[in-house]
Amino acid sequence: MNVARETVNLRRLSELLGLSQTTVSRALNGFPEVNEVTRARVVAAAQRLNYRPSASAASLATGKACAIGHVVPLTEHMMINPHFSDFLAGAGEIYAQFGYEMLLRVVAQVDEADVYRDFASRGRVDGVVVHGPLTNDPRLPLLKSLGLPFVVHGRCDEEAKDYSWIDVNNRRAFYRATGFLADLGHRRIALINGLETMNFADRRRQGYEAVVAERGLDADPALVFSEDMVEPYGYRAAGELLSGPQPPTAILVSSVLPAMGVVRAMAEHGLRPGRDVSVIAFDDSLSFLQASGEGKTGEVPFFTAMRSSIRQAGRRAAEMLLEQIVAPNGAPRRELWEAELVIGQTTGPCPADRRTPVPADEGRG
Amino acid sequence: MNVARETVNLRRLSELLGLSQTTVSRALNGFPEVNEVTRARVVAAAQRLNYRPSASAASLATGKACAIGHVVPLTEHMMINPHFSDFLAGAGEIYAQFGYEMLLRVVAQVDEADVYRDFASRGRVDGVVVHGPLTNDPRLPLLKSLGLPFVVHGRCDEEAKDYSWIDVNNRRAFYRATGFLADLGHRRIALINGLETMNFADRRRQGYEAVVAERGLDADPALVFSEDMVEPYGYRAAGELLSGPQPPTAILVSSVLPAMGVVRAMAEHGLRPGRDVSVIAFDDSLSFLQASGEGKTGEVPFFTAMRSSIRQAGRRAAEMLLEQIVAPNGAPRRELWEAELVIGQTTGPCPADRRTPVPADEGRG
DNA sequence: GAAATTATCCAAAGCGCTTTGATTGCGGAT
DNA sequence: ATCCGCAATCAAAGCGCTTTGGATAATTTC
Repeated sequence: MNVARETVNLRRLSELLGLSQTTVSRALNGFPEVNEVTRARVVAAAQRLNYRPSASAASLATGKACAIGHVVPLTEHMMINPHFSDFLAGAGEIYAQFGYEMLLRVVAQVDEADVYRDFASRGRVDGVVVHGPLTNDPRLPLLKSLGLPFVVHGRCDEEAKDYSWIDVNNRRAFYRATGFLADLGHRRIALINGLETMNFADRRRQGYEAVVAERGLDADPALVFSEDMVEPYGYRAAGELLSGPQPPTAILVSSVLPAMGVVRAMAEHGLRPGRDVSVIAFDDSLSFLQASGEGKTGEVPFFTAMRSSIRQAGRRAAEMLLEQIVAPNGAPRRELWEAELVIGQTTGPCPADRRTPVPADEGRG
Repeated sequence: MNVARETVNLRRLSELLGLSQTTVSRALNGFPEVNEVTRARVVAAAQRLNYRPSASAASLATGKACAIGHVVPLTEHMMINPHFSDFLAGAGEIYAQFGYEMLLRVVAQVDEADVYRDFASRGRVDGVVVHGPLTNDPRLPLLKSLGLPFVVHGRCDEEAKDYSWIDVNNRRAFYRATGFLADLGHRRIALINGLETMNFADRRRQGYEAVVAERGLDADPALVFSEDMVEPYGYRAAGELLSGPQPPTAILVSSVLPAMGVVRAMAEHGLRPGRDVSVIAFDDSLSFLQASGEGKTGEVPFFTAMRSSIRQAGRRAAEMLLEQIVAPNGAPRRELWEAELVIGQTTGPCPADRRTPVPADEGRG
């Protein structure tokens, strides 16, 4: 019935044991110079009294925060999005495993730099993960000048040599997917892309455009959209495309989320995915949506998709960051993952009656 | 060019100013007994040198962590789900506003109790938010015995008097929605519910069942499902329902996520929502999905829905928790919100050819 | 048997802040 | 002049931990 008992601290514990604080601390932290018999006594007592070292005291003494910061930029009508949260789930698993804390800051995008300054000068975190990198992102020089270790989820530039990052080969994924559609006879392919201020969206477009150019597909600016990857966006963009004068026969979508909007719009137009219009989505293996292949083996996934688990990326990013914090002098760690191309039910040959004629001068090589 | 300059601490700052640490500290923390001229000098210097008090030192000295903990239970095939993350986004806004940190722990559900013990004994947080309350949830007595302030998102029991919570009137929402469908002539209504170990799902079912009983609707256990609220679940459940011998004419769905799966299954069966089968979803106003009414005024939402913003709930829960931390002796704070019933495009009168006959003895009250 | 290790343990300093309990001037009341 | 009160400042004591630099006793080494 010892309700709200004082939390026992190191001093009390050592008094109870008749040992010095030094010895107790060392016993618990696994130092070799303490007798195993003593250590066992200490550990048992700590367990029994539910002693755990105060986080702030420990971090004041060691200078380590044992925490990683993540900034959730709060744009006007968007907040924490599901891609983001799946990434966090993965990263969080790793942190928990290694005794690190995960700090989340939800702030207006403008204030992000200030958060990093706060993190650094108050010693709140030992490192951060940078989300949604822009081309030539100002955050990188800032973090470097603050001396705060970081890993970028994505890349900020073509070189990408002097910092750690983990990324999917977005250009190749969209290159392959577009090529696959072209192989199926599609010549008028739309791209419902993410926000192109984000570097990854830029790369995806490059992959798409490379195939359009190489194969002489319809290069119509009206076929390309760029916005935040949410369901209503896909719905609206697909609506425009399908109501337009020359609807595409295939659509590439930057995430499963807008892809669901696309399918919804198609249903309203009486079109069936895979037969009337083909759809390929980039699938981050979001845990709460269709098409994340884990488990359900045997089932043909709904979406044909470029697939790469964003949660797995979160895990890996966390690992890379922790490695870097433990051994700060190593070279930057870089990892480029290839997305799988998984065939589902939303792609098929271009319907014969909707083939656009191949321009004469582009028919070959 | 002062790269990686030592972070300036209170002692250095006070030396530079020719003042004692006491005065500098008080100046920065707004104590009245310091000369305004001095305070201005101090503030200016702090600003210029980018001084901010070390978080761990401050929290060691004050005994306050200035942090709130959230535990993300990691069940077998589910992780951080979008409902959860939208709630976090809301809570995080408030924390940031009041200078609190948000700690996220991603752990196996079994270990949740241990996390709370860790939080408490290491003084990591000043309070926690309890997510996904079960009926008679063991976390509440634990948190009480640990003396850790908390707010529950939802309720754990019928009384719900001796702890703080914020909840939606789930029973009434589902009571109203079911009644609305009955008014439209539907007599065979399915319920695709959340996991009924969760207290909220239980309440939703009660609301549904009350109408079924009162109005003498088909009370077929095959019409009720209970699982984690993800898209594929809705797809699968609706598939079963629609392929069965007596498909329902209306479906209640516990979240927009499975509701999208329901719509997908309907499309495959060649059924149009609102005409062939009515669908009402509980809409948490998830920021990345259709049907969150903010902004897009004038548009008729897709789903007919019971709507209550989970992000707003996150904001409010955070506020309640902070109030409670500041003034620990007040009575528990409780708040029950009513969901709106919003008419969209997915409901309509029961098709004439599919009306089930009203049993003779239940035709009237 | 003296000196040098080795195995254990400890006292005390320090991490950077907040806060308690003085201390110093100084103008106004006595 | 003397005392009081007020405004402004400060020295020093923690907060609870880690870690440095010894101690002390037991064990080897020569």
